[in-house]
Order: sequence, then structure tokens, then C-alpha cells
Amino acid sequence: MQVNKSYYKKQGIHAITAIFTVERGVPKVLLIKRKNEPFMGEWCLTGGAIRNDEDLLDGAKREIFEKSGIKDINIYEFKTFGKVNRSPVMRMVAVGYIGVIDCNRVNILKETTKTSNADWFRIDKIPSLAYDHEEILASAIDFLKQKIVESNILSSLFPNNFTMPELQKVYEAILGKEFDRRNFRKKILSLNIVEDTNLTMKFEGKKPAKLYKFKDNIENKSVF
Amino acid sequence: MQVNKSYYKKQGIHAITAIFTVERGVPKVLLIKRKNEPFMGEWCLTGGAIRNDEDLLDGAKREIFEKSGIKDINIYEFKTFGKVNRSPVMRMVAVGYIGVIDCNRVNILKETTKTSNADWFRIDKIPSLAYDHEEILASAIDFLKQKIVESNILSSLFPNNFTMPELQKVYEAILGKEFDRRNFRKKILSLNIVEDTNLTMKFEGKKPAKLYKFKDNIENKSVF
DNA sequence: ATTGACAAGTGTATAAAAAACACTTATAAT
DNA sequence: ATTATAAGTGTTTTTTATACACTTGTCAAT
Repeated sequence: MQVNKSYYKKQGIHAITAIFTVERGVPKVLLIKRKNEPFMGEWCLTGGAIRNDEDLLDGAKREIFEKSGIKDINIYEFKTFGKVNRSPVMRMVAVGYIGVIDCNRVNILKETTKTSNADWFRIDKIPSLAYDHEEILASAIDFLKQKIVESNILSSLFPNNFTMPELQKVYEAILGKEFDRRNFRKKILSLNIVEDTNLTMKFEGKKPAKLYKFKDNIENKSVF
Repeated sequence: MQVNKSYYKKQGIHAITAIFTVERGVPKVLLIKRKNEPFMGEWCLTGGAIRNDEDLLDGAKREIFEKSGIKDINIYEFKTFGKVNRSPVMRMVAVGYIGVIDCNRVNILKETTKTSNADWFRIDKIPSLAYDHEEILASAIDFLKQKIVESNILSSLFPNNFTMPELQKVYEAILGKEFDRRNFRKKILSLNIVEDTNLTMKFEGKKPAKLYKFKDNIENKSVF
């Protein structure tokens, strides 16, 4: 088969990350308003083209930092998007990643990007997005739902202490269904990924709730 | 941040597929002997660079066909490989796929490639491979083991009828451990992915074995 | 025709995991 | 003291997984 060399010219790789958080029980995703063409002014996921001198994963993290100011985030590859016309400028294949970040860092981000073009959107109220990012995001949410139980991907949401009802609410918000309080607690404790801190947290008028924390030495193996 | 445009030049995408089969209870993978530089004369997985005018998945299948003659194969993305120096020529990111093919088509392949440079290798006896294909293959085997039970990925191994002991032997060969005959049969039947054909197959001197077949309407959702 | 070797077929009992379910307790407001 | 609120806990039932032993159909040898 005769192949024209130009078939292979002008290809590039996007590293696109859907960064999730949960604010007061509401799952949200970080979107960026584009400053350049194509799709100037439209919202999109964090990410961009990787460079020749960086590993794909490093490039994904660099793009996250440049677009949002977020550093030190763990991300997980979930799917690749390779349709011919997914980018109007040149042939780009996108590798999709998922990241999860805790509420405190959400606030820091808000200050950094106060005057900039980043914001959190409820995952059930997403505007139309640039490129094929709607498809990528839908796929990311799907993946997150499937992996949430068997993985420790949510540990990033609670870098410090948390109560069981708090954790349960996050699970329920993301999966969109409710769990029995007693069975949920039993399940989480049996996974052996959290430990009791012997501290409690009082909410007004309610019985104090025990504080737990994720164990430091959890491996990421469970995510894939 | 000032970015030199040349950072983005000369990038490309590899679509690399590990094609597995099981011959007489032995899991094997298809390797190709490279005819060109780089790595001329070395073994590698099927695959190559995708073109601008084809979807990534189509490109992966085209490469499979060109290198091995295999058509109509279902493949599943499992991981992307994006280290800077994984290709010595130019910056290439590889998207890894898994395919499984049945024994009959293995024979057809053998004739097509009789004088060519393709062969099946036991997965426990792999020679050294070009590029980072050893890493890709190891990762593919890992993925196959993890997904084999919860997916219908093995249905391609038995396009027609099969007996329970045959299927069990394949599971045991890939996972490297043995199952109880009664429990295995119960498990497979409970998954509701196979149906009884009311046929039997005789092996010499042994009680005839019932023939089953995978249901036609199995969805691929279970693979991911 | 009987016997033996071989691998296929089947059912039940036990253990482990998941699901269902109700009452008690600590706090803050009245 | 009373009440409202949400947190905490334990047991029963159901489902699923695991462990385990005997019977059956074919072929080959006698």
C-alpha cells in the first residue's frame, strides 16, 4: 500500500483533565473559559497540547497548573479520544484524565482565578463546551461512578479529617442514590482504607460525629 | 510562559494492539518482525502510526490488517503510553489496545503469513521487543487478567460452540490458577452470557460434553 | 459382554458477604 | 425538662461464594 507521507504530518496530542470536587454535597467540575481561537470565549476542560520534551502525564499536569493554578494533583487516565475532526485546527488525539481535589484547595483556586476565567460547574448543569469536551466529560463522569467504590480516588477530597455522614453524602451525590447508614459505615471500614482519629466534630444541635482520615499508605493500584 | 512553537512539532500517534489467542490451552500473543528501521529485525506488537484521515480506532484496525492480515477483530483500549523517549525517531504517544481471536482464524493467519514475519508466542516466553512494547505487552496481559472475569472479551475465542471444560481451561491458562469444575460452570451460567445448544461433542473414550455458545446480543459494556 | 480408565456431569452443605431493618444517644434550642 | 435533629450501634435475613463426592457415557482391552 502506497502511503503519502503527508498523512502523518501535523499531528498532536491533547492531555485533557476533568477535575472534580464536591462542595457542600454537590459534585462539580472545573471549567476554563478559552482565551484563544479556536473556540475563544467558550468553556472547556483543563488541558492542552503536550510538548515534545515532557512525558504525557507531566504535560497533563503542566496544563492543569497553567490553566488553573492547581499543583500536586493526582490524575488517572481513563480513555483516549481519537476521532478525525475532534479539533478544527489540526489532527489532535486527546488522552482523558480524571482528577479530584478537596474543598479547601477549591477556595484557594477561587482566589487565584478570581479575575480569571475558571469556574466550578455542577456536573448536572454543564454549559456547552469547546471541542469534544462534552463527550470527554460525560465519559469521565461515567468512569468516576464506576470506579468510586473500588478505588481510593476520593481520598483527595478529604486530605484531613472527615465524618462518615460527610463521606456518605459525597458517595450519594456522585452515584445519585442513597445508602443505608449502617451498611455504608461497615463497608468503608471493611475496606481498610480509613482510620479512626479519636476526635469528634460537633454540628449544632446534633450528636457529635467521629472523625476519620484516609490512611497515608493507600496505594493507587486500586484505581486501575 | 513563553513557549517555543517547535515544542509541538513532529508528534505522532501509535496505535498498538496486543492480539491474543489460546492454542490447545496455551495463551499466545501475535508478534511481528519489523522490516524497517528503527528496530529492523526485532519483534514487536501489531500496530503503527495513525494517519490524519482516519479515526484512531480505525487506524488501529488498519495497522492490524496490514501487518497480520486479520480483519473484523474487536479491540479494546486499555492504556496510553506517553514517555518522551519511547520512540527514537520522533515524539510518539502510543495508545494500547487488546484483541482476542479464535483458533480457526489463527490457522488462516498462519497460511497468510507463512512466508512473512508474523508468529504467535507463548505469553510466558516473550523475546525482547522493539520500542517499549515489552512494557505495553506486560500491561496488556495485566489488563486481560483483571477484565477476563467481568467481561465477554473471551467470546471472540469461541465464535461457535465450546464445552465448559474448554472454556475453563482457557480461564485457568490465562489466570494461572485452577477452578472447581462445578463452581466454574455455575458461575458462567449465572452470568447469563452463554446458552445451551443441546448439542454434544465426543472426545475419544470420554463422556460426551455439552456444547454451549456465547449469546449473540452480549453488549460490550461489560468490558469497560 | 464385562471391565477399567478417563474425563464429564450433577447437588448439597457450609461459609462469607450484602442487604434489610429499629432503637439509643449527644447536642442545642425552646 | 422537653423537643428536634442527626449520629451512633447490632442482629437477622438473604444472597453469593466456596468446598466437597459420587454417578455417567464412551472407548479400549480383555
